[in-house]
Amino acid sequence: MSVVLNFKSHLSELFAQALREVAPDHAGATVLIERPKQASHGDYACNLAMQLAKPLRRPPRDIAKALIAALPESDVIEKLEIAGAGFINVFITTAAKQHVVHGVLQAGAGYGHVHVGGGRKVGVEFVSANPTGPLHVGHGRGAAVGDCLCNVLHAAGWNVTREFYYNDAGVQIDNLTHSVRLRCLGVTPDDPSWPETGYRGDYIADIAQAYLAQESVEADDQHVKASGDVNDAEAIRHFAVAYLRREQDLDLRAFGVNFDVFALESALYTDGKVEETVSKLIASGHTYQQDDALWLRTTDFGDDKDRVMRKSDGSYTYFVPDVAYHLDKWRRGFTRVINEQGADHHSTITRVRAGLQALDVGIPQGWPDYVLHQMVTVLRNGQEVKISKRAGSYVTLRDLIDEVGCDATRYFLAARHPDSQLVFDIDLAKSKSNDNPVYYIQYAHARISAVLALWGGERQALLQAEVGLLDSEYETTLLQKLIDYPQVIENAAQDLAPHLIAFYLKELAADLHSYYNASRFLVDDEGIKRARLALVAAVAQVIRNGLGLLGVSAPEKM
RNA sequence: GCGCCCGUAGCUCAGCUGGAUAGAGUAUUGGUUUCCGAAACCAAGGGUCGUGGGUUCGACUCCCGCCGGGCGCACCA
Repeated sequence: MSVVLNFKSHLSELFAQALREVAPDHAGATVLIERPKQASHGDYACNLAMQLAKPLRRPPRDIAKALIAALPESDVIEKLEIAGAGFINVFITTAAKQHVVHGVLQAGAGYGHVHVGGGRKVGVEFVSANPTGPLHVGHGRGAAVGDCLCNVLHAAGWNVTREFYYNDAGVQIDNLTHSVRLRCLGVTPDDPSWPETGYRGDYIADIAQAYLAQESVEADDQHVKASGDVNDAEAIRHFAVAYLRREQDLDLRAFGVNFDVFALESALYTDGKVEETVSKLIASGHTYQQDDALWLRTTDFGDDKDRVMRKSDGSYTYFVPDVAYHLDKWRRGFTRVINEQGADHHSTITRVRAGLQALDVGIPQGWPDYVLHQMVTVLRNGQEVKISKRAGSYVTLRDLIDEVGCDATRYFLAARHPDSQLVFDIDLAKSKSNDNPVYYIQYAHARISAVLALWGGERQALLQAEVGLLDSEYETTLLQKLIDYPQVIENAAQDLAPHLIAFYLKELAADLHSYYNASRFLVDDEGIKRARLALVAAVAQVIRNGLGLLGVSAPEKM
């Protein structure tokens, strides 16, 4: 007999079979197997009987009885109970659960991986900060959520490409160029002549200084040497963009985030992709000329007003290259694309999707997917740190990494549902104490590592452990938690909700700590010792795997 | 005014395609170390799930109204 570890899908099949027998006319009903909150309700529960009560016009408990009678035999089932209004509670044998220990130890880093993605391609675009300044906390959240999402999707069987798109053309870059040039000329933001749209941060002065010193910069495979010519706006633009991209890239690397593709807006122009998109849109018949501008009738596709494509000065609005960029993604074979952005860019969604629909090239409605994260407020000493972009003062990602460390920063930024606003408490993230969940999880891993080190045996030996000896309440709780892990990955991938990983790990760590405090592992009985060590080694493995998804380290000592 | 997101314990937040007595951390209070790491554990208190309706066997979850907070509503991105 093959070892069953995915009890949920196993039970789902069994109940589907019973359903076909009991109610053949309703064989299409969804068989929902869930984990009850309360242990007394069993390990899994099925609500099928209650769902069928109405269509079958029979009392749910009657149907439950019939379903149980028709349920195929399975040696993982300890017992079945009818409870409440008609729930069928399933208790799994401890013996069946114990297999998970070897399952984890054998699969190692691969434990928890599922194949729902089926190897399909998915392009995930995230951060995509414009090269007009350093990355701030908001970008940090995008980086943490996006990267973790990529890890989760990969673990769920998707073929993931990480992509970063940046605007190196357009009005904001002109403002950047102009700001740097003014700084080169010795004008400061305090000067009355400093333009309203100018960038005021000190980093502008750094760029100006580097430019005048004719420094060289490497960024995104580009090598840019500053000419130092204050009157060469094109040279300044090139240099400033490369300089800031390099800074951002250093921050991202320090944050453990790496991209497969960097896409430049300017390339969409030089490749002719923007022009091609415009021609296609005009040919589609969804455009019109008005007030010296070219408009796209996005209202044909659900937008609340039409949008300008080509401004009266002849240049394009940002959304045209955006559409061109997404057309390019589509052509590169990404039948699935997920864009992770700040919620402040929410308004682009309808526009981009409308543009893609107008192209009429077979892109499905609602493509691409979006994950929007809400704003981040930073707390220091219990006080909100005000962010003023105009004054050029804000909490940079670099500040956070330097001050609270990469692990805690990533954890805090990824551990919340993207939809909810996030309060980043610097003091809490920094605290190396019991109120910091990052260390709580890492500590569980370090504790296990310490025990295994003290034992000093070969890890291989644990593969032969008699897991049948693991039957205390603490142990079965941990076994079930380990069994749950692949389902957590599946849910996180399904809902595009990486924070679920963080919550799962906190629970797993809590169960481990309880077990640890209540038990001894290095006992005289060799069999019991090995069994327990095998269990905690498996827990450590899953903590490592989960923290890996979050991009957080799993230290052996701390 | 319109659109999107949020409102759950004092604070920070979970709550899986509607499921059984709503959870965790923190804070507060009281316990636990001759023993593998106490950055830990155990226990107690703390809630009309913003609010009013609706849908049904069943609603924190779905629908509508209202209240409150955030974000967006450019020929900026």
